[in-house]
Amino acid sequence: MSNPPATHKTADMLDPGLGNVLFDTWLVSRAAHSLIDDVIKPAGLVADEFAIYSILSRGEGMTPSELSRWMSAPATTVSSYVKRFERRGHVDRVPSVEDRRSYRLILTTEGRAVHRRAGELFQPALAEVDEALGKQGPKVHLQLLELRRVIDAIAAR
Amino acid sequence: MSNPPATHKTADMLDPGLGNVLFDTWLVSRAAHSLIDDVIKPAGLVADEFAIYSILSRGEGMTPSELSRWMSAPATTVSSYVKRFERRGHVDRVPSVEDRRSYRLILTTEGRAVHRRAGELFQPALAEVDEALGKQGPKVHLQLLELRRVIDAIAAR
DNA sequence: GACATGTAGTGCGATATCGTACTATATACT
DNA sequence: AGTATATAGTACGATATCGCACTACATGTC
Repeated sequence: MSNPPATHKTADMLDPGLGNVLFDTWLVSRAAHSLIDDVIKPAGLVADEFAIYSILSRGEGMTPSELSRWMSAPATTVSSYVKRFERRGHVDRVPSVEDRRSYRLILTTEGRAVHRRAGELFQPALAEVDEALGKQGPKVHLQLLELRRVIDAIAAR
Repeated sequence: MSNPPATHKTADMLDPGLGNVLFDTWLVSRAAHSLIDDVIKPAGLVADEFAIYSILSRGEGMTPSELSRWMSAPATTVSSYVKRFERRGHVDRVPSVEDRRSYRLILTTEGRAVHRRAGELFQPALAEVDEALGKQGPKVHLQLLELRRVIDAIAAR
């Protein structure tokens, strides 16, 4: 997704959210998504992909199921991500020993390189956000984590 | 504009869920999106649509451009939303007098009914979230608004 | 006015998302 | 053990998303 042309002529910036935490989250996320997309585009990734490459880049990677739960996406969506990333030569499947139906996703060297490049493009934008948030930053972050915990708990019924 | 010194710990710093406000937002939003989808499904709307119906239901509606900026979506995406909503008989286009290229989107009576129904399904989930957040709730909400302001300001350059 | 440039919205085509239905393996129960 | 049920992942098809290229109107400059 890319940014619509940024016009300042209206009071866009002052538009109220929908007045509730859930939808304001959604609104903020769309803006973030759009910003990230614009910034990392030269690396050839979109925001979602960048996020996925990011978790895959640490530790032992993840199984599709874990990924699915982590990002609250349907299994089929993850499945198509895997195919795409594999086609790009950015991830490998490592057969799981414990569960023969499954496998772990790990970034290839090239996948890591692409992720690093996207990260470099992303960094300045993130820094700007952090700077603008100032000392509120860490607090905002903690509240996001808390919010996610809350939502997940409710979704788990 | 301010380019912070290039770091090589990029991958470590960018992990969603590990200190990055932008991606944590994205993560929270996916969870929220998924929860809302599940809850309002019987009304025949998905979360994005519910959000759009929600702003349209207040005031004078919006033009496609305004909607595009509000939700940080490309004009073409909004265009296809409009077609969809119109096909459902949920919105009308009211030709704009000031700008003959444009029009305002207004919910029809049926659109409002569907929105109301979705809202009723949505309410309990929201209440649960609010309750779980407790007195932090309003603060979280304010932080989200602030975060959005910050991101929009950065994207607007 | 004439012209340049900017903005609102759309058609179309490529690709992404995700529900339904399915296979294969794992786990639980008797 | 044998059988039921749950879970991991996928194929496929319907629909959604969004980039590109375009038209129509608006606004600014001379």
